[in-house]
Amino acid sequence: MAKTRSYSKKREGILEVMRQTNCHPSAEWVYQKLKPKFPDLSLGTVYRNISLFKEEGTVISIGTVGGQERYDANLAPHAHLVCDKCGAVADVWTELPVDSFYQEVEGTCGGKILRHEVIFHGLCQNCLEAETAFIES
Amino acid sequence: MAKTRSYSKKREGILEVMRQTNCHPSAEWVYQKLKPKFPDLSLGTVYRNISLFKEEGTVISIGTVGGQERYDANLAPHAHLVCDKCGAVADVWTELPVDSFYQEVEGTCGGKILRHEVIFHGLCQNCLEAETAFIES
DNA sequence: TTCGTTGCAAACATTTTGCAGTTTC
DNA sequence: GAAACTGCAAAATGTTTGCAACGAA
Repeated sequence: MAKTRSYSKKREGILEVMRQTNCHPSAEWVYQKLKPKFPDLSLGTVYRNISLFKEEGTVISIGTVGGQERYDANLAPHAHLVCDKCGAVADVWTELPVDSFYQEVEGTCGGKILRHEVIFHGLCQNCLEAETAFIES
Repeated sequence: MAKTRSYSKKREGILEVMRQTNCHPSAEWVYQKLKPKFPDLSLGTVYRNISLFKEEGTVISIGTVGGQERYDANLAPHAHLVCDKCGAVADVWTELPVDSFYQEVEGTCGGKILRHEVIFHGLCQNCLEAETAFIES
């Protein structure tokens, strides 16, 4: 049978922090962000709770950037832009018609598609502006 | 100035193995595959050379599956299907018109897009068939 | 009281690195 | 001979886990 779940102030805090940001945080980032509020917080607890969130679908993993897994608590379907320079992950809300290809893709590869992810790579706004300023100087 | 590059039999072997498979190998997989041919091969050498390939664009990283980075030496633009069950990565050759949105996306997010990646998640053909067989039994 | 939750530190797994010896040019 | 390449083992990094103490129901 399914495991019961007790209330936990720290779990609540972890989810809250993840929902309040759109920086697609790593576990470490969440930990640092919460450390002032919960001085006895442990990194293991952050990992354990994020694990739970992933299992129940409360947050999703959007991949690894610079060796660290990054998460998103915003479940509305959207794409991401990963900055090659600074590792920032920005939301991309442009609608991309990838969904409409599921059936076609399943037909050619013989598998079953449950979801998809679009990741753009390049420069975030900050790094692009910094680079442009440098070239113009 | 740019560093010169010497010939290396092992480097050649590593690239050859990566080009001959379409399993999107991890460093460990490449190492195991080459160990019989080069009994004194070291895992560090595999990592170092794959690093070079990535820098010069000879292979690309397609992300991390089950904690291991996976690579693709096939540079023709295509998408991938990552199996949630067994971690296999399959090529998806269906053309997805994501490129045509670069300009629009750059306009809304203010960054610079250099490339993109589409990752489908679900079940590979093998795992789908296994599951179907199980349900029908 | 029972069982989920946590801190802590140790354990793990993957990847990187320093160094001394080897190979390429 | 100089510079690149490699094996090896140690280090670094991110993540997981065992256990005893703690907190919620």
